[in-house]
Amino acid sequence: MDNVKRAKLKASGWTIGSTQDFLGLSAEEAALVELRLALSRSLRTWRTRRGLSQVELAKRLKSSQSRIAKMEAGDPSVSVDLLVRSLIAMGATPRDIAQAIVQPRRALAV
Amino acid sequence: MDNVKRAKLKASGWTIGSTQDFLGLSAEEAALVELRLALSRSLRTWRTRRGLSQVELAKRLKSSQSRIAKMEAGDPSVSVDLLVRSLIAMGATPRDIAQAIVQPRRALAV
DNA sequence: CAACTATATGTCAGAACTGACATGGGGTCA
DNA sequence: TGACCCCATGTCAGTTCTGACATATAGTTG
Repeated sequence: MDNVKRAKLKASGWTIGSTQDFLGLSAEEAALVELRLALSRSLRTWRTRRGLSQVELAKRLKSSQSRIAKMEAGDPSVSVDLLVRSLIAMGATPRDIAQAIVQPRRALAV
Repeated sequence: MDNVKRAKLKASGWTIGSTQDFLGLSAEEAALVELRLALSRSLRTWRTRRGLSQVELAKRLKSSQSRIAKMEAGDPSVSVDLLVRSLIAMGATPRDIAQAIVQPRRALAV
């Protein structure tokens, strides 16, 4: 939904910690984006910790390398559903997922 | 995916606290179901606390009463995505959602 | 009783997502 | 250099989800 916002968002590529409203996102949109990004980051963390390549993870998930890449990139074409399923497939529990969501994003050092 | 399991699951209608494996779900499937149910329950809680009817919430979400009902019923046709978006639309933050996920399900009193 | 409100459930066309494929770029190694 | 990896990005046909609608059940009120 709302491809305009998505495109804008994507185009900008975050930098600073807070995802919010430097792009005119409403608080709700921002919350959703934040949540998605938290899951994206978490996915990469889990995968690399496991020493898996995107190809290997894709095989395990019966998905494809390109989709894994999109997930980790926070691409708007991936659903929260898929992110969650992927994390679970790597052994994450609902508790782990909850933690990933609240994990504060460290601001980039300058 | 896996409509067989879904159907079985739906047919049974939970009773006890733990969603798990009295139906032969793998640990991963169970984790996912558990998470979905946690969000479903949370949705109803948030809605009723706000004193909203399903119709009112549907209007706000640009969805429909029937879909809200399905969400709250844990219907397999609703995605985690939609659940999350709905919660956020009612003002829930990522933190609130995380909490909903970890909230232990109280076993039904006998 | 009818009328009204709130919720549940089934169906389906159209919208959104997904896996697969193609391709490009950056690294490493011999 | 060529031969591998690993990852990013674009595209698209097939699958899944969604809103809308119809309809049903239950509770309330007059």
